[in-house]
Amino acid sequence: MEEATSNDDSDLPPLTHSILFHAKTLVTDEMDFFADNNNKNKNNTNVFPDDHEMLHQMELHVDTSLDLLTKTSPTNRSTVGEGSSEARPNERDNKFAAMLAELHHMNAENQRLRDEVDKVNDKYHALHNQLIKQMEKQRKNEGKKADMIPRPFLDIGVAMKEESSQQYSKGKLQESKNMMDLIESKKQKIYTNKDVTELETSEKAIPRWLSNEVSRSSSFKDVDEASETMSMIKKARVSVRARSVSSMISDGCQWRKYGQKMAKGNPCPRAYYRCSMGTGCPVRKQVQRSAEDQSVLITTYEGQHNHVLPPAAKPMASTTSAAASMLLSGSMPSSDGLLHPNILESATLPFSHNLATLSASAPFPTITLDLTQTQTPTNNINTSSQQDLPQDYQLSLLSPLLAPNFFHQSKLSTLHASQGTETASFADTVNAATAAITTDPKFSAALMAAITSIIGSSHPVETQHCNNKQD
DNA sequence: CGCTTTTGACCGGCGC
DNA sequence: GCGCCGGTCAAAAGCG
Repeated sequence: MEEATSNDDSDLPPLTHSILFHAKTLVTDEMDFFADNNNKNKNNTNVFPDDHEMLHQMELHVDTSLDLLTKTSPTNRSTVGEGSSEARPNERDNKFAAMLAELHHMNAENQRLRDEVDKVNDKYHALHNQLIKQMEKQRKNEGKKADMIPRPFLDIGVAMKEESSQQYSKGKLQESKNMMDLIESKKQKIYTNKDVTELETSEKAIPRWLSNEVSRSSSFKDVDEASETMSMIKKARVSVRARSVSSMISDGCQWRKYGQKMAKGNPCPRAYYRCSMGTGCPVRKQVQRSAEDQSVLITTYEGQHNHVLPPAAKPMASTTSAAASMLLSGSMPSSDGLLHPNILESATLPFSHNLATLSASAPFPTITLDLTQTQTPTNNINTSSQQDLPQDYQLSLLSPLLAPNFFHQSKLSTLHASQGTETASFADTVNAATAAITTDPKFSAALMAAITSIIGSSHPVETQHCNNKQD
């Protein structure tokens, strides 16, 4: 038992680091790869300024080795001659011919690769143009429906007033565009062998939860009310599954119950709460026990607090906010109008192989953080079952879920410096990390790169990725 | 008295 | 068009 736990534990940190490494390699490789001619990256020796030069340098490299082989290299001589001071002329000729043949083979291979790169590039540009057009359309729609704000990527956040929402959506548009570029480049790798039109069709698909917003809003008479309600509707949901005997997990916030309903297919009622810490705080949450396992409490958060949070409430709020932001930033509509089911591959998450799942169910995009499967680290020597784990401990596992990969990023350092909190609490650290994630498009891009990197290499989609399929 | 909880009514979306 | 369902409202009740 202990051995198994220690094995699991030892596996965890490398997994986390591998994600980071993955993200970095992907970002540099992909960006440089497609930036090619315009961006001459001198630091990356793997990238050549252009294709011809690449070929030229390749030949030069081979020629040099040939030169060394036949003339001056003592090491090579020892390997070739195997003790003899000079190789026979015909032997050298054969070697030379073999290497020449190899050179030609490499050139041919290089040519083939270049052709593939060109093809991929063409498809990339075609898709990119398509994307730009789509975004332009959406922007025009924004102008027509000033209060509806159908953003390409929706962001959770404080319910925004009308005057700031347009400016906000412009900034988000550009940010989303950058991330879309990243995603596009990754999708190219996936769909290289597929018909482009198939992909185009999928790009046009609008998520149900997005289209619902537009249709719902048409019935509102009051503009402000519609705007506010729309922003409420648009919010992503973050669902937290945790084992708890109490009726509610303690997340540090104050909640006021405003409703309770019996949900279909579940003997346990669903309770509706709204945050009562701040006046007009838009955050709501639903609490319901799992129908399958009633010891599991499912808490679904929606929205972002518009007030200062107590330290105890920060980790949960930050984590759910970051998770939702991550979800929305990466919500790529697929051909069926649903979120890409494996955009969040379970292997990316450090604590469990199925810790986070995406719900592809409409109308709301939902990310589920499952703490019921969480494995216990060895330093927490506890023979009790997970059911007995303190809630605080379970919740504390949420924060490292999203934060640790960004601890060393410069943005975070800046935040720390500006706050002058060398001895910042764990909650503050997580909060800062989350803020960095959600506010800095580079972080978002890096995160998206890490996520999308999995798309290309992931296993077949597991049904568990959609939490609703469990029901 | 003020705040929270309870609970039936109401509303809008969706599927048939 | 109708019924079902999820979500919200608001009046009444409960509580400190």
